Amino acid sequence: MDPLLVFPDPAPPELAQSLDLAGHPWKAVTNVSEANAQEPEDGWGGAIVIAADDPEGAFGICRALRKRDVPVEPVLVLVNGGQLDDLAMRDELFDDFCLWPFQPRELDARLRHLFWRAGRGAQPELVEHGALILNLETYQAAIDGKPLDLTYMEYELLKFLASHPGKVFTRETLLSRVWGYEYYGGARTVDVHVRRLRAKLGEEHAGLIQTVRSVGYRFGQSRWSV
Amino acid sequence: MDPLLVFPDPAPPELAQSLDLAGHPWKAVTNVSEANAQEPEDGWGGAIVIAADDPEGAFGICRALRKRDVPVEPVLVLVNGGQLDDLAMRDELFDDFCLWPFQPRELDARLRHLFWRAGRGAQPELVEHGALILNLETYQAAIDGKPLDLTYMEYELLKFLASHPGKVFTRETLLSRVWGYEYYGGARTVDVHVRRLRAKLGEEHAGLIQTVRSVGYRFGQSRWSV
DNA sequence: CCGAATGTGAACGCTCTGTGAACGGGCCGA
DNA sequence: TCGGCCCGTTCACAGAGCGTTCACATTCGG
Repeated sequence: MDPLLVFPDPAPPELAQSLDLAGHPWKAVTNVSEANAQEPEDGWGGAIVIAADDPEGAFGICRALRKRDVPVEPVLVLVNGGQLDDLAMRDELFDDFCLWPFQPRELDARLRHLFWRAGRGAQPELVEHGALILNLETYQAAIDGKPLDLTYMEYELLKFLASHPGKVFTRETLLSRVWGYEYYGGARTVDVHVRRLRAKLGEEHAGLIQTVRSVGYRFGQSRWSV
Repeated sequence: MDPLLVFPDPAPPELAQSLDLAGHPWKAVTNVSEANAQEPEDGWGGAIVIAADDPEGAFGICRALRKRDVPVEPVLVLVNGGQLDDLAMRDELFDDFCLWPFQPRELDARLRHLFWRAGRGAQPELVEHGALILNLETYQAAIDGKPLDLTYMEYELLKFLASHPGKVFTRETLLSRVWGYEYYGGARTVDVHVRRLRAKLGEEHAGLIQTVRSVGYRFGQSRWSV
């Protein structure tokens, strides 16, 4: 986890303690140039800026963090009650704010929610398994970064299998879960689709779909074998 | 401004007063079905959900609001201190939270920031995607700098698709989101509009709208990153 | 070594989509 | 008020994609 940028330096003890308790690495700075100088290799993991004592310096920092080529996100500002109205003109400078003095648990909850937003909030729904990636929003699949041109049923079958790695499904189960409950076709249909999937996955990854003789098919490695 | 959805009904007097003072229209509901029944024509402008007294009902409402075809945003939940930790497993259900009891100015500031955030995403008067530019203010479209002469529905459809590049939409979804909720026409209507759009986009860019067989249509290439 | 289960290739036929055309309602100018 | 035009919608048809099936080859287990 990348360390958080904290302003000002030294950080108030209650903030330092709160961050340490929650397990957030952090580093305090006194100004913009120091923030740039102290920046970790992977960049800041976010910023906590206390505006209560030095609003000018605080929002100056925020502005600088936002203007960078790779903006620092998320930015959380700590303000006192009298500054709440001042936030109106500075919406673009922060992602969330918290009243100062703060309750450690509230700060914690806000940080967690911010990280969630930054991470999984905007991410498309994906089914991943090793080199295979299925994008459920765009109905596209790729393996080793190379896009797979799958038909509808192939995609649906692969999606189902990849969503339950290691589990064995009988042909009947697959027919009912992928094709639909009241499906009245032959079970060999599954075989053909598996064959085409294996072909499209390429020789290298054809083994991703394993045959379990007399039972059905399984995606990915078994938990017992190598 | 679209009215805010408030849960529960009746709304606590301090919340009602706070919203009225800030000039937010609002309407309180007791459950999900009432929220749907009472929904304004243009949809809810957001939601304020008090989880302090009835967490189950509150987060149930949140979940329902998020699962809709057109999610209600933003969602702000009011929690008491003891519920802060419960938020961890419900990140996807809300956009921001505020401690209950609340300071009117803090609630105000949070609402304003939420609206600012929401407006920022939907407000840019330009929708751009590669060579395609849609000017939402003047209802004009251009590709490669050359103006496109689009009819109303063509424009609306293209706007919607281009606003969600890469995502696949079924014909039914497009009908409900572009044409309107209670549209009762045939799904093939979408096909014809797509055909005309492709024709007007020109042979060079006709591929911008892709057919996903057995599913629907997709605009542009998928985004694998971010 | 035999039978069952699975892989393989090919062909059939249905479903989905593209396409051209016509219908009809609404709007605007005459 | 009437007539024509624009445009959204619907329909019919044709082509292609693709799911399904079948026959045959191959493999696996007993």
